[in-house]
Amino acid sequence: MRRVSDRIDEVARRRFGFERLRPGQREAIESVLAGRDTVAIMSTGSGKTAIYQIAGQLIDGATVVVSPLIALQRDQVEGEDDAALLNSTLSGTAREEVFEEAADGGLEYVLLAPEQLANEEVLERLREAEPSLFVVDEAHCVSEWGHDFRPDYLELADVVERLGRPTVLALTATASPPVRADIVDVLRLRDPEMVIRGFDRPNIWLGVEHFRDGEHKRRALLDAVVQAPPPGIVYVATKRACEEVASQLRERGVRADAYHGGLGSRRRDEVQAAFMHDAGVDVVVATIAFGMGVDKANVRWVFHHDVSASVDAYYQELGRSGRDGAPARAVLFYRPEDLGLRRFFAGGTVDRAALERVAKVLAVAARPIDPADMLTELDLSKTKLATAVHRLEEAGFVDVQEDGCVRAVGREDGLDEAVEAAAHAEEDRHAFDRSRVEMMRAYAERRECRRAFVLGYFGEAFEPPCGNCDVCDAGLGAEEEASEDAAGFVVGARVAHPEWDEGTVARVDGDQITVVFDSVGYKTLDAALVADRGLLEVLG
DNA sequence: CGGCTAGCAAGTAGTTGCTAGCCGGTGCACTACT
Repeated sequence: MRRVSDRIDEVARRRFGFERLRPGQREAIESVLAGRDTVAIMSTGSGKTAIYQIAGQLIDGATVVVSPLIALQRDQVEGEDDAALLNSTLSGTAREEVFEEAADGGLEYVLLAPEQLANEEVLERLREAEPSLFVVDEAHCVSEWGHDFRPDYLELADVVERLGRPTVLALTATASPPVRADIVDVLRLRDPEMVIRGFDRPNIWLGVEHFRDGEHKRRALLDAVVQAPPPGIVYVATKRACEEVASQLRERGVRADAYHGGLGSRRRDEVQAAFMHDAGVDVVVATIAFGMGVDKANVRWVFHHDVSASVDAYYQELGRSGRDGAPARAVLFYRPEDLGLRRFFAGGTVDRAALERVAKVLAVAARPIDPADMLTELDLSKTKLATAVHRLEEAGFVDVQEDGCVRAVGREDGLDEAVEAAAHAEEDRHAFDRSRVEMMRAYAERRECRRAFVLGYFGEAFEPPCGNCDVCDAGLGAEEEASEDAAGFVVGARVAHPEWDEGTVARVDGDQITVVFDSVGYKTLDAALVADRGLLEVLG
């Protein structure tokens, strides 16, 4: 029997044409081949897809790949004859073909969105193919979208069980420590191997411009775009601003186009293709709808007209520049008021009253109910209902059966308590999201090396100055020389606070300590106060 | 949370200012119609 490592090399070369594997790839593949759940966090362009492609070839049984966008899936199966998609655009016969081929072993990879796995038939038929590897691509979506926007992500752990518990591989380019923990938690990974490659993108210059007035900011951004070498991306918070900025840029002679979720899919594809191939669109003005699967080497800059919802999102967005390694610029056009919209979005969708209505309907019915049958009665969107059900399930009040029907299992006199617990969990979630917005504020407002801040946020040590950000340019990057006595707190240490309970130290910089609390999220504390009042207890 | 808009008052001409109310981002699947 040849060494595993040789077999990996051979498949990589023969089947996929890779002369050599990049750092992290081999580690992740070997971990998967050893049957271990694996989380690989590696920047885009470092070959995450190759990890499951190669591992899939080397273990018997099909590989199920969950990815968030149908458009992304199309790109990935193009030209592969042992890979197929499964989605709502397929006809009945086409679906049948996929199932049969998968069961015969004629299909190695089946790509689908998490919503497909809520379908009983899909699950049953996939189980017949005895999948050996379950891949969650863009795994940060589990955490970013699962909790409200696309609740089917939260059901993936159950799906894995029902598929016979194949090895799980989660892949993503960005995940700060709390997001990592959430991925492991939601997917219920067992003692996972964490393969984490560096986050630093040293060729991207980082900067923030501050404004008080909205119009002033808009003009400055337009001027900056006109002067910047194309191609580039402008991120905005709303569809309206998206259209406005795109048209203002066109008036100034820039070949710019808008991209947002409100446009038809054909229009979106056109804009993206024209940008990708340098064919008529130099600047894309976009909402967060734009980005996943955009791997264009020569993007020279990413400007943010509005702040992102988190440092995670911001870094992922700006990371779409400079993929070729040549100098690139990421500038945030910042106004404190713009945080308001992000706070609003972090505000949550399912309130206590909705949770209570759902719980009551289920308790009164006292039998399993198909969620679809409750929709009209409850006056909730499908997504909100699914989120409410999930929260109540976590609170132990309802049980979701294998066929998707839901029933109350908690005792009726425990209803109030369950609703209370569910509402509390929901509120914690939003407190966490708001704390992530606050970290975005900290990025914009602190006068310390931007790179040191970002890398620290992702849990990576970095000694400022970086020499490639606005703060370092101003000669201030190295100023925050760690004054050693931050009370001896170490990044990664578990601590307890009288009000916010337990958390993990995320950053220590001289006079400030940032802790990610398990329930309420990021909080920045004054080191002197912490020391004086003994606010943080270090846990064993 | 903050920005925009519609509607209204004020008071003699076209405009200004105030306030209450509404809206804001991501995608899947599914259905009905062309």
